[in-house]
Amino acid sequence: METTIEAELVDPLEDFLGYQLRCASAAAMAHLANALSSEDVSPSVATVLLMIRANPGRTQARIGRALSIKRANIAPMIATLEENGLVRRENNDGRSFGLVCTASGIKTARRIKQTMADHEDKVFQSLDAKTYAQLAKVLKKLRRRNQSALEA
Amino acid sequence: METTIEAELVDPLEDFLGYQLRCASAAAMAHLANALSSEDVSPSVATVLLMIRANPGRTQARIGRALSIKRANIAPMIATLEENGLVRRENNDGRSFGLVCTASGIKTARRIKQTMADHEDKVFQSLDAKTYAQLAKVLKKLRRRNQSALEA
DNA sequence: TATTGTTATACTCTATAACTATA
DNA sequence: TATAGTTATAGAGTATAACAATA
Repeated sequence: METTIEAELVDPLEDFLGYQLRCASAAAMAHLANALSSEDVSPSVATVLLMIRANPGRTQARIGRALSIKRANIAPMIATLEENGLVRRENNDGRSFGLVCTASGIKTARRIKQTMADHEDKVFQSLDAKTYAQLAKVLKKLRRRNQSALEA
Repeated sequence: METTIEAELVDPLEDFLGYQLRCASAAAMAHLANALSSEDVSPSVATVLLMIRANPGRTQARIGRALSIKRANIAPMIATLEENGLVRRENNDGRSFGLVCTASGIKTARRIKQTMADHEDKVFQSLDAKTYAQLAKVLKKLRRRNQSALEA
């Protein structure tokens, strides 16, 4: 089929950095979701698993706060990770559990981390080292300064 | 109440630029959604309205393609904009309509654009002019290079 | 009183499939 | 055949409210 190039529309959002940030993030997330589909986890659940792996013994509420995921929303994620045999709940204090990865969860977390690293290489390969470092710095600063909007 | 500072967890995602991008975007979006709540439009519907304002007479499919919103998803947005008296459909070619803003839609679009500009000022005020310009450039590049992940 | 985990519920955004009408 | 609009439906992700059990 012949691809007809459409005339560009006027883009009134072009100069809004927030819109560019949203589009760049959406494109990167779509790429990552695709890369993770072989592990049958969503990007969010993947980050939860990596967080548990790096911080064994923490409660799901604590993990959720570190990722800005509310208690009510992280509950079904943990349940899924447990059902899939990736995470185990250890008794903690009667109202909460300490979360740890199972042997299978450890392997999966390692593969996921590698998948994410490969994904990063592809998505950001067009940036030179200096630009990459500066982008990392700016994004962390923006996140820190505006994270309050994500909290109650 | 005394605020207890929690010990920081190990963050295995810290060096993933894609994660930082997602967090920075989420924080900015939450801030924008809050700023737009007085206009009773979501960020997505707001961008659709601004796009129609800047490109009168285009079809909703055309507007949707420019914003990476699928036909099936933009249909109810346009219906809402029409019900709220912000957008009018003009006969085009029998299977499609040319979309234009009503007088009320034009005023609303103007207010929304101002709200977005104010929002940007707050969210990005910590960046100096040079950093701001470089971030804009990098985000556009990333969007362009990775947009294919958003298309079928 | 505050915190943890849980369920119910709703809203936004996105995705596919299927249908009608028109080009 | 391809495109436009629509509807139905499903899945993430996120939000609040409420509840029981525990600290």
